[in-house]
Amino acid sequence: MGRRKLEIRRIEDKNSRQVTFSKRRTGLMKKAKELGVLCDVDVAVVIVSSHGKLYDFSSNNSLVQLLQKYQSYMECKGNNSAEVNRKMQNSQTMSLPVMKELLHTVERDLEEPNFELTKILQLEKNLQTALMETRSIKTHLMMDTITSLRQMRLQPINEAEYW
Amino acid sequence: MGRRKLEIRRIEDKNSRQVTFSKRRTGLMKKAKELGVLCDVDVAVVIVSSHGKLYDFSSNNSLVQLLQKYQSYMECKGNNSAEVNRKMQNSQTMSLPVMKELLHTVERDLEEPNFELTKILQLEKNLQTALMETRSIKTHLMMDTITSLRQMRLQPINEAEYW
DNA sequence: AACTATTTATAAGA
DNA sequence: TTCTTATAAATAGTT
Repeated sequence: MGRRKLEIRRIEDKNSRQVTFSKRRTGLMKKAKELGVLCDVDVAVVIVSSHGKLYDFSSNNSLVQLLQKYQSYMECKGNNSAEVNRKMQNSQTMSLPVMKELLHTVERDLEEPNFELTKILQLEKNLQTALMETRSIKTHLMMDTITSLRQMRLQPINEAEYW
Repeated sequence: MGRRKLEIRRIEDKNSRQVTFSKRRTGLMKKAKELGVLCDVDVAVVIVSSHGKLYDFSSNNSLVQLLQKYQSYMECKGNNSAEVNRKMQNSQTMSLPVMKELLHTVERDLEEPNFELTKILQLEKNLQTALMETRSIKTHLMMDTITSLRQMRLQPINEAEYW
């Protein structure tokens, strides 16, 4: 679509990468608009540059509304639990001291009330990890409890009550 | 881009609208992929057809992950309903002190490495709340970012500075 | 920022 | 529907 055919791989030259980004970003947004109008559908495009700059387009509904639809869709699919479970299994090796350190990092983050998105995303990530670790420990404790009780030949346990 | 020039307005004939939708959707996704690879940026496209069917693409999965976090946030809303919802409605200035206090509680929990189930459950609850506070702040920041971007678009922008 | 040679996307036709 | 093809549109490299 130009003087020469372009291989679809990262453009190494910074300047031409920027020029191409500008041109193609404009083109993509135009195409998105046209699709929305021609076919009477909702379209959203979100682009985050390597420097964290956000560009977006959305037809008709606001982007947020569209994301909410996306969200509902993902909820229906319910494919998140498997991933979470896997993470929980993996995090068993990390234990309390590690989590302690992690939460000290969180404390430091909070010392300077900085509301940059990047900081918040890091904070979220740290909290998420700590939470996973906690749940891992919880799971083990519950398993152990259940096992012990069974060994003691007590009444069958309703496992659901533990969760 | 075809045998004849097409006016950019809703295609009334249902059949050709469907055909055009299929073709242009594919084209848009391809363009989005290429932009992501060529310029080393994150791109997401979400399309919701008039019948509610969802199509999406995202490079690196980073945006999908972001949306999945939204999903987790929504799931959590269901669990701890009342109080958490009230907190979420509050502004950023409210959220941070609340979270800080919460995390001090977590700190205290960690001072005595007690693995009793009750303690762990409390720790989990506190982390969960802190995480939701963080996500609330994040949501607000993202909304603000999108809003600002839209306002900035109303005036001409120097592309070079924008990058 | 414009220009233009080419490639690419696609509207209509088969 | 799927393939074909004429033409419009996008854009890579140039100025």
